[in-house]
Amino acid sequence: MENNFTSFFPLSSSAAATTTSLNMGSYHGFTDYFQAKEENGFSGLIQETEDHHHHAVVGGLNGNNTNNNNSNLSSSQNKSFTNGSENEEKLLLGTKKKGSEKKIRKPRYAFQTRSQVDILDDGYRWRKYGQKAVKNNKFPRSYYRCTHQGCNVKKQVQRLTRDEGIVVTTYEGMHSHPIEKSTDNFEHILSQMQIYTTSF
DNA sequence: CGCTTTTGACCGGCGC
DNA sequence: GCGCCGGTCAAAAGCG
Repeated sequence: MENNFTSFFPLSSSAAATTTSLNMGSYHGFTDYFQAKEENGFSGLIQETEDHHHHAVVGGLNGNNTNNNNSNLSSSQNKSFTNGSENEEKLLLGTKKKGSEKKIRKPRYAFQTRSQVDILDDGYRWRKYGQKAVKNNKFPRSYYRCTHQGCNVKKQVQRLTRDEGIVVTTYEGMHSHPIEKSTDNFEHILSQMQIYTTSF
């Protein structure tokens, strides 16, 4: 696990993102590394809202969706995450709507990056908590969780068999605490991404 | 020593 | 109900 990502992903050094207007169109670094997938007419950013076969109010179209994220975060902070974060997850998955809460699933934001390393350093500290083999994929998928106390942001990283040079990183949730490394604020980028995805 | 990674077990949802 | 599948747990190993 070397981290020579700097050459591929100049974001983490001070050079690239100092201005951070990050308009996806005007940010050169990203547009270079994003790969357009015409599979679903989609280029780089994917939003998943886990709504299996019910009416998929993806929430991306409404613009109200940002509120959902915030409420998720605030509710997640009540739980201690070291031992028993699973209750919260089960709540979110929503077996029974016990009176007040309806089933709200955290939206996930995925993007693809051309990189030789799997771990893209976004300035947060992550602890790996699982790795699974994916069917029809020869590379495993790794599951990470933010190590900040009370922060339940997760991400998973997966390399595509199709194109070995592409790494798909999926973020779930948003950080509600400052970044711990001296990287430029990737949180800005994440929030910008969310704005973009929710407005589509 | 305290942290992270590893890795099989486990668990809930879903399709059959 | 059973088995698959995606996701998580947790004990042990690894590493600075």
